[in-house]
Amino acid sequence: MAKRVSHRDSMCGVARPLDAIGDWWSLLIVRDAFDGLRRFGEFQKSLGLAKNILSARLRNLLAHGIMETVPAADGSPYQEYVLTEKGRGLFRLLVALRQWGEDFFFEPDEAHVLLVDRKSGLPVRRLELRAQDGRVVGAEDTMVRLPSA
Amino acid sequence: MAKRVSHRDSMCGVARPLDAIGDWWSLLIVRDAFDGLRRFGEFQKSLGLAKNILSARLRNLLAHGIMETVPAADGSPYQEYVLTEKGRGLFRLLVALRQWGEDFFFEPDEAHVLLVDRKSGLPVRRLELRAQDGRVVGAEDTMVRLPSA
DNA sequence: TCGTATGGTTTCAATTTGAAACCATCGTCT
DNA sequence: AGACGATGGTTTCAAATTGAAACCATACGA
Repeated sequence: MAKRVSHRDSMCGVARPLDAIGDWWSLLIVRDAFDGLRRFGEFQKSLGLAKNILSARLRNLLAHGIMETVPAADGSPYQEYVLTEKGRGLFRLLVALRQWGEDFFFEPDEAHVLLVDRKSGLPVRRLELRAQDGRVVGAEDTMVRLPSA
Repeated sequence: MAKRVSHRDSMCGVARPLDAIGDWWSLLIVRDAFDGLRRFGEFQKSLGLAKNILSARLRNLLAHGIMETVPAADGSPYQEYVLTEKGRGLFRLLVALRQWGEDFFFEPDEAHVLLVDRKSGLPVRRLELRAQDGRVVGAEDTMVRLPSA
């Protein structure tokens, strides 16, 4: 499962997470988990992927501490898969992915699901990246800086 | 390259983008492009991946309109690969990935590159998702709603 | 006790990946 | 002109991954 590390011996801040969730299915499983799915069968039905693959992906998510198994919930003798704190940390990544999809993968008039604020029922705003002083910044306004400097 | 569609005939707002950039390398190429890399050889050296794979990934990024080739820049007879508007739209997704990585993939004292505001030189804030009324909202505060409702 | 629902593992063919070798074009040096 | 290196790929082929289907195991209810 662990892909080869990049030619540098230490993986950068983007590559390292990709090793954990860098495949098609894992993120979809996490998204379904955010939507409340918990059971092996639920994930399989929702995603329509082969059971062996789902099994492998869940194992990988468990190994990376993104999900964990909990013994039961409704009394059934099975275990359930739930997001850990680390897994819940993927929320904004999923939102970013969804918003990018809305921007570029749907026709303007094409219907698609909306992420809405529970309290108001209104759609959420776009994700915003701000500088310390509160300015919204984009790619042009930022750069990466090496550790020590 | 096009993976099988989920069991539903129409891919959801998260799955559709994943079809375009849902593999390990593509996002790393895009990240390098944000860092100013443009040439085939630069990407290959930076990422250390096989040339045939890089070739296939670039072709895929071009096909999805995430990158495009431009004839030249410094007069050399080669083409260069640059991000399109759609590609630049991935900025916040990369930031989300990076911030998640910082949160969970590095020891607290482990050095890592920082994304800083060019103007001030200070690290940027965390990505924020807000409701219409300006409240910062998390996963618990949101839900997805079907198109028409 | 038989059937069924759930949650997997095993098997095996097909696809994808990736390392290495090869090829093509351009510019330069002699 | 001819040799040569740099750049940007494609081809080849073995190894790893994927995925569909079959199989297995356990719990439960009729």
